Amino acid sequence: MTGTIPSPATDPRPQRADARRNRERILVAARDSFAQAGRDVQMPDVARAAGVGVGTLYRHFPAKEDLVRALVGDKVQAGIETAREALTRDDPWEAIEWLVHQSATKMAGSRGLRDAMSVIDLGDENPWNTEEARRCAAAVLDRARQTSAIRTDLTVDDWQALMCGLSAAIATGADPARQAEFVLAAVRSR
Amino acid sequence: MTGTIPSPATDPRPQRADARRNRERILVAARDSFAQAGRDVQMPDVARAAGVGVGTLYRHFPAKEDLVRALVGDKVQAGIETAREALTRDDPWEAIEWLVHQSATKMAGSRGLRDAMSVIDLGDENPWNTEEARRCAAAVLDRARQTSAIRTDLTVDDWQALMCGLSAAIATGADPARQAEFVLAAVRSR
Amino acid sequence: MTGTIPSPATDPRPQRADARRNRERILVAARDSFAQAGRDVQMPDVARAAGVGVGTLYRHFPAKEDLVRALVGDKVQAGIETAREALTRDDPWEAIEWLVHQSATKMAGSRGLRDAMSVIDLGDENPWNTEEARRCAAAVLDRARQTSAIRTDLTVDDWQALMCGLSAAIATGADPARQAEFVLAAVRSR
Amino acid sequence: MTGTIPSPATDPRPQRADARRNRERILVAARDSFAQAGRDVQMPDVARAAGVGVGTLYRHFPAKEDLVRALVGDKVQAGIETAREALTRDDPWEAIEWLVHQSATKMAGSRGLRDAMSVIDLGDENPWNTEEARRCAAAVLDRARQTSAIRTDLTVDDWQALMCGLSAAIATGADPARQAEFVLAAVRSR
DNA sequence: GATGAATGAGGCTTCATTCAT
DNA sequence: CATGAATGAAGCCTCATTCAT
Repeated sequence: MTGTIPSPATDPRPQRADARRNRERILVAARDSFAQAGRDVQMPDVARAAGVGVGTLYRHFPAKEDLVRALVGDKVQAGIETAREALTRDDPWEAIEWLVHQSATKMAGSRGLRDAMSVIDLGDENPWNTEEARRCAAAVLDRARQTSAIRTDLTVDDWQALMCGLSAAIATGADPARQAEFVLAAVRSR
Repeated sequence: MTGTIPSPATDPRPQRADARRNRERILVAARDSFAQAGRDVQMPDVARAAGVGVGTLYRHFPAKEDLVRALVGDKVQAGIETAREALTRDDPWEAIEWLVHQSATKMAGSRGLRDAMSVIDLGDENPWNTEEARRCAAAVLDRARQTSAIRTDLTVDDWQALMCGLSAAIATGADPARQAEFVLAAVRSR
Repeated sequence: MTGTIPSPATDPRPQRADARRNRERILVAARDSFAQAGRDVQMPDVARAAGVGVGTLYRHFPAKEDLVRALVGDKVQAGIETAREALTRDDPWEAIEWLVHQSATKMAGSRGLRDAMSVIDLGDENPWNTEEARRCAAAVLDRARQTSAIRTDLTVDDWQALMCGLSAAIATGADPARQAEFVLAAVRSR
Repeated sequence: MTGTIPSPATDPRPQRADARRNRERILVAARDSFAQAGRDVQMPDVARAAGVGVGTLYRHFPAKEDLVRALVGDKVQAGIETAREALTRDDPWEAIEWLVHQSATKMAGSRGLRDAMSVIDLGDENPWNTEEARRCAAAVLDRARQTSAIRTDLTVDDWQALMCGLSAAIATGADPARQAEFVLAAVRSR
């Protein structure tokens, strides 16, 4: 338990400090670029925004798709962590409420990422379908189901579709909080 | 020959019969192409699918954006007609139910159109925001609101965001009927 | 027998006159470019030299490799025709002499093509190994072998290797005629 | 420490032992890399194959061309030594025979070097045209010419072109010994 | 009007070389 | 000195659109 090192299996050894920093700058810049310009950002632009040369960008992400995947991966990771935090709430329904509102808030303002996600033809490898992501969502839902706070027939698949819909709705400019309410109304036991 | 065409200014279809047919074939082909390949269909491919030359395609739609707009316009028109048909139902809530299910059904299987819509940067000119489209939606909602079948604070904007979310949810592969149910649960008076 | 149409099987129908002319101009330009600059000619340069846009170049030859292949193909074809012409000579040895000298002459001045040939990794698909090319070479050799004008153990493979060597020797700047003499000396019956 | 190095100006190898070893490893790796991948090996690949960083590679050979030149230089040197060894034979013709066969054998299996040589645009500075290389070749030829073992008009230039052709012929996959025979037949007095 | 060949700006990516660690 | 991360000019190719046939 030396800490919460992200992916100890992926990183064979902490690379040089500047390389690490560059990777981070690229991800940040990419996130912003996608948010602003949608799916059609150009790699040179991302590089420029990150303040690195294209070569560096390509050293870290050999293809545009890899960059998008990393971005999405981060997002999924964030989602997982949000779900985990929701689990710390005592009241199962409050956990759901908090999770949906929290998610909605995060979705607002990143119009680009949903676009980005369709760059890599998900479906064959939907990043949200990670075992881990599903497990976390299931945990949150299970608790709420046991107290009959939510519809007893609500599946993880339903949940993921709803989240996806929420994201789309917010992307149109709708108020996140209000859309979150709709989702909550949809899942609550009638 | 100019004489036989009936009032060219009044009549909205002054085109020759084959031109008209070509336009139709292009639209059908474009719909299919977008549905299959998403936003990245290429104009030459659409032309090939329609069985016409690119030149012809460009004669009817001077730019890719125009083609997309036409496609979306058709979709909107269909939506309007669906809403009008919903109004013929006696029961206001049944009208809503029918409308949502009908819409969900139509949304399934056209993965590409939502993609296509982001080609033209909507937001500055969201095609669903037509006066007519909003009017029809409002009519359906108003009736239901008056009988307290739906939340009294539900606006047309809410409705449009929900429809957009529904579309996205279905695009992920979720069951249209089930997703429709969620939407209905979200709007119903609690 | 409506004429000597090159490859009636490949061309489904005589394309537009200008397209045909462009294809020809591209091949000529490419030949020159390769001859001058060796293997590293750039596609844009070839296009410029041909007086067409890159797009046109790529319409005719979808990849650089295809262009090279076409060039080599032409060369092989020319070789075949030279061999056929050699066969019209009465004296078998004279045919050999003429063929070698003729080949040497043609090899001089196209330094680039041999380079070009290594662009496409021949070996897996050596263009000179066409059935037709081998058959023609065999015909010339057979006749000479029967009159004992050449070594009786000389194979088509030997011949091709010798031609390849001849080409390389000439590429260094050596006198074609003189190098041709060496080849003739090598194959002549001792 | 600067003091212990023995006369840095006089001694042609003032490098540290490990630097020397690195240089050797690079050359070996480069030879292999070129042999395998032809002219398009990449410097990073050579470095990796040599087990050193690119930086080290560039310290020893400031440019790719320099590396190639060194490779060719080695080859030339080997050629010179082979020629010298040939001179130790008593019989002039046997010397020629041995030299050609020996050369052919060495040529086989290094497909890449000839490719490599075209990286540096030889012609302006053909490495085989070293005074020393020519002198050695001349010595071998002269002896044979005096005993009329070879054509009396055979020049060093002829010889070099023939060697180059031999190399190319062998590069096609032809049997070295057989191709050597052809060369010998070509130069022998008729 | 229909056709599809031509166009070329612009995208993604590579790789020889430099330079901070 | 070794290392390998960073650099960016330059290459190949795509595709929306134009225009000669």
